Amino acid sequence: MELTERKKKVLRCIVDLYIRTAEPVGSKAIAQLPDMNYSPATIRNEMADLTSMGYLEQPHTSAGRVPSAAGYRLYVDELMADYRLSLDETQSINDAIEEKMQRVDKLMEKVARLVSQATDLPAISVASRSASVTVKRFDLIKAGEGSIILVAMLSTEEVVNKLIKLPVAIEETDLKLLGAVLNATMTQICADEFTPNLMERVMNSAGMGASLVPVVVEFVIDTLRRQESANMAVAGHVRLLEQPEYQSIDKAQRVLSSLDEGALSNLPAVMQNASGTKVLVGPENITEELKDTSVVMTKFDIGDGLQGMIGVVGPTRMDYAKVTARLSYFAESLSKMFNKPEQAQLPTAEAEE
Amino acid sequence: MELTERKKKVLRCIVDLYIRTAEPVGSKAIAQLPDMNYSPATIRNEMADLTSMGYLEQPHTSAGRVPSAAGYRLYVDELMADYRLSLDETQSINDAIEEKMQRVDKLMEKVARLVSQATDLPAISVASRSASVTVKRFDLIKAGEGSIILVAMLSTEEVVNKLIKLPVAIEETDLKLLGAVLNATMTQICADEFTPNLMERVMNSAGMGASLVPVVVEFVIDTLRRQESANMAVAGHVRLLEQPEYQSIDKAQRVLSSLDEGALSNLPAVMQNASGTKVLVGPENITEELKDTSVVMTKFDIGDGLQGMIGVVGPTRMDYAKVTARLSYFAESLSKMFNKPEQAQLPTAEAEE
DNA sequence: CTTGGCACTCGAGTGAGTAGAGTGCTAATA
DNA sequence: TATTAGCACTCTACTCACTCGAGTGCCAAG
Repeated sequence: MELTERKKKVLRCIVDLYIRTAEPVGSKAIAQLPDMNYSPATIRNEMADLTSMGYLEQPHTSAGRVPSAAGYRLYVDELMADYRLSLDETQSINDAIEEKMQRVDKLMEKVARLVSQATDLPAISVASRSASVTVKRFDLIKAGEGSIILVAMLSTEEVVNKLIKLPVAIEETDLKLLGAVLNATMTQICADEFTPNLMERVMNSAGMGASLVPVVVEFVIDTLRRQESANMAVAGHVRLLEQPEYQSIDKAQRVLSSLDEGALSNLPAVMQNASGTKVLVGPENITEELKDTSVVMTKFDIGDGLQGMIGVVGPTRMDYAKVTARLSYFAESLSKMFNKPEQAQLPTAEAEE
Repeated sequence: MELTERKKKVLRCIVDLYIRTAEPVGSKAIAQLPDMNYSPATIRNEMADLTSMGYLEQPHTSAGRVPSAAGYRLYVDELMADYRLSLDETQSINDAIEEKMQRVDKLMEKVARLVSQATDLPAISVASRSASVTVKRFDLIKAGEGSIILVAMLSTEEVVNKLIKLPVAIEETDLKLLGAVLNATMTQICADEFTPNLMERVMNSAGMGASLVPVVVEFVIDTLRRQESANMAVAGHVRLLEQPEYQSIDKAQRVLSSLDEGALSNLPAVMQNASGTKVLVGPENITEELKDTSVVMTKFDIGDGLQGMIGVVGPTRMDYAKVTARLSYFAESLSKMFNKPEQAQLPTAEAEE
């Protein structure tokens, strides 16, 4: 059977209406829509066709129709109208970002929270690094009697440090030597390249400072690894409960706990090579527990070799047009904010973390 | 009316049973308990008394009794049996702590998560500083052409840093001067004491480095404030849904969102001067939304002038004995862990945050 | 003081009956 | 040929009356 224009139109109206009402949609309701110039009977025929084609489902004989996963897929890909953000909406998104991003304490947590607020759905926010990180330069500062401070500037322009308690006193000259050796041998090297072999060589040439080398190396590897690992946050779980499909505790609990247990942690991988905004409808989600939910996600640019991703989780019946629009706009605003020159300090401020 | 021993015993049994079953308790059920040598009728009389004394409540005429807030209070303060942790329980708590605390990335988040796991309830974990923080010493490192790194060692032995981009070039000698001035004037000073007055004086004596002073001051104040502010995490919200009292979405949603919005943020204040384990029963909670829940919390010691607090939230009908025991043990284990010498690096590692 | 007995209350669960929304099919219509 | 009106049919959600049983309070006997 062929998918005529009219069939598409009917499908679109059904999905639109179902998104609004969360109730199965009947032929009468569709026929009554302003620009639908057909009788309920005609619509019924179309609906029967759409059902047999797999785009609609019927909870039971005398109920209206509900979109199937395939129906949503088609809707998302072809049918849905562009949602234009109102000035109010863009304004409030921008305000939220401006206001909240002053302190970059828990960046991803905050982004997730904001996205969740903007969409009224649980949200995820991830930052991951696209390239590997290395140390650009080491400094050693003598701090009081028995301790020194190791300062390392990373390839990302971030600066990290560690206070090292000395087991034995160390001379200023030895410290200088150690510093020179570190800078000569252990810069421009990523975490995986710190072999035992290298470490031995460094220790041999470090003189009195040799005993410090293992501590330094451990710290550096740990730091680089941490810098490279994805930083992820989920916020606003509770908003799922606002959706009529989660009025049954069982369902809600199953989904919420799977969110809590990090069911979303494989999303970044999905997004890796994609661009723009991506929608996963129901069964397309990898996790079993999220079979009845959809995910919308998009990338943004943090700058400094950091790649950001934000996404939301909701019932398959969610307002894809609106959510997609808000999410995209959000991503855009975030990208802008992170790359505004006067905000260049932000990623740096992260160095404290 | 007097609260006889037998009345207490009856009350204790009712609370115990209600905690187990979450169903109103009838006189028959109590009379059938092994060491209760009275008939249902007698128990009924006692229950009537306890009800008129305000320790019990009756959902409706023909239902059993349920403890009132006052009843729980009495139970917690006097009646409940000590809960002895089994070897299994202590073991698994210790294992969890050992295993998870290797990397101290998001300390409070992890603690909260663990506590929540150990108690099957939503948990909160807070770290707050008991004394105010000051800078102990400044260092300035020239990093490449146009930037310097400011390193500040705090009174807490933690080290923080910031990369500062220079608007104009600065000579090595000027940098030395600036460093000296900073160390002379801005150490041993807590966040509130950075007056505009002081800043002006510093700028006057800083020579070429004067333009950097505002940046430095802003960073320092921000850092000190951040160090002093409490660091808090809540985990395991979802576990509330496991409790029969939150089978109604409305209730669950109200409580969960208030948790999400930080309803617990005033708990640390409550705990400030208290010691040991504290229980807040129902209406004793300050927040309106938590009227029907109880909170159990206790302190632990992070060392380094840091004060920790862990707590859980649950229905007023919760197993106070068990929760209290596990929480106390948890706090004890955490204190031990944080103050073990070979783990002394942990709080230092936090310096990176 | 304790206990057995008894009438009473009230919620939870059951089952029949009804209203109404929606369908599929057929025959009439443009 | 495509559309529509009409109609019988299906199925759920809701209401209402009814019963069952757990639990109570009170009284009188032990």
